[in-house]
Amino acid sequence: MRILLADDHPLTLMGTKAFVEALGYMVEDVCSNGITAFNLISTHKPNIAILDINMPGMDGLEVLEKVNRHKLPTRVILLTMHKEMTIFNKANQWGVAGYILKEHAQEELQKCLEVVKRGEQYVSKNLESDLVIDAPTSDQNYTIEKLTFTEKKILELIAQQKTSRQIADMLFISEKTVEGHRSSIIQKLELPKEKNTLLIWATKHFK
Amino acid sequence: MRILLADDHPLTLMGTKAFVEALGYMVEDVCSNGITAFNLISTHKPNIAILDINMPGMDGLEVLEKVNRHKLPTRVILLTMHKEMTIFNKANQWGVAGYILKEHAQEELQKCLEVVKRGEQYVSKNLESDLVIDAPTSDQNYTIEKLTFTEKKILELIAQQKTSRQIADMLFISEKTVEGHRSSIIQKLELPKEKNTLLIWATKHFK
DNA sequence: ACTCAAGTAGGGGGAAACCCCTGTTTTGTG
DNA sequence: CACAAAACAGGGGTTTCCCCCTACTTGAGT
Repeated sequence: MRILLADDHPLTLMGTKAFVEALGYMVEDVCSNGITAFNLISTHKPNIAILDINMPGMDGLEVLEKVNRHKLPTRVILLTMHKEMTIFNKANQWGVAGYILKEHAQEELQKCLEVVKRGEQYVSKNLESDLVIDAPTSDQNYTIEKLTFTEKKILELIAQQKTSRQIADMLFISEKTVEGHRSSIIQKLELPKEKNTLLIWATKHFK
Repeated sequence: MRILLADDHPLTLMGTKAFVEALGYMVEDVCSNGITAFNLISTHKPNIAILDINMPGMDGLEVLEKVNRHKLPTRVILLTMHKEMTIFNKANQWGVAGYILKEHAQEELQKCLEVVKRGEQYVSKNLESDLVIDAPTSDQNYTIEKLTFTEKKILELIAQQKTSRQIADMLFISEKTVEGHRSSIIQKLELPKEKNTLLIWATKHFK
């Protein structure tokens, strides 16, 4: 198992290196920016690359995307502070092998490396509860299109901070029906569960 | 020279520890939150404490302030990503012994420790050019200023979509206390009694 | 005629936010 | 010291959100 590390914070880089080595892995290369990281991945083809997302030049997401597009054999683990849903979704879409929040690195990195070594995907256990809805971007209008007419109508009312009871009264339907629609919307938008998150999403994406 | 380190990112903590030890200093204690840091400073009275600013419970600034007020002999170095003027100004006002940006830690920490050891103050060379004016004091900030320190801290965590339970765990206080603070915040901001308005207000006014 | 998606509606339950009330302790300042 | 503000903590309550599950109706394909 040859591993490459990239992080622009030298102290974190040293800490990660020491930790990974203590787990019995061989750290072949370290670097502090994405361009170098990608060059090293291209030439040395390490088994695993552990990348920070915030790096000058090319960030970890871009490196992941290029690794994916060039069909390089290296499996990419993103070790990051970013909790934004869209970032995780992009990483996922580009075939990330592992996604860990820095704050939980100590407990999870070992597990993650084992899972990734077996060729499976590891996602931080804590991520679900930590995911944050971020600001709207252009390509998210696309996901709204998956909603049906009634769902969009209800979503707009949610953005206006109406409760399910109020929406039900306005549309002359049962509160239970509104709740049913809310559930479908949440499913279609792939919002994290167990959280009061639809309302925030709605207020950020409408008005 | 006995040194205490506090940082809530375990990897950075390890990296800093390795680095400081490589410079020939003795790291007496490490911890990952401000409350523990202050307790350790009170009891062990290390010569130097190197603190992160972002920590759950009590942040590095608060620890500095308490060390200052209790006239403890420990000299405090803040090792941080924060470039905001007001943060640095507060640190300065509370007698910070050193202020270093994490991105320049490698080049500056050694120099800083020597200077602080001599009893002088060290400020990151890069800081002047990096200092950022924080958000302008518009009318929204005016109302925020009516909040107490703890209330602001909790408001930020609400903006990060933490539940009261999670906030309570992070700050080592009871869930009931967090709920009490929420109520005070709502009163001070004169928010409507409807559900979740605080959450929406917070996400719109922070970040 | 049959299928499928949409919309409708209900039971039951859990988590979280917010309200009311009551206290105590800590801390800063006059 | 005294007083007020702040933080801390608890009981008990309501509403809302969101989940699970099941159903029925309707309209539009191929």
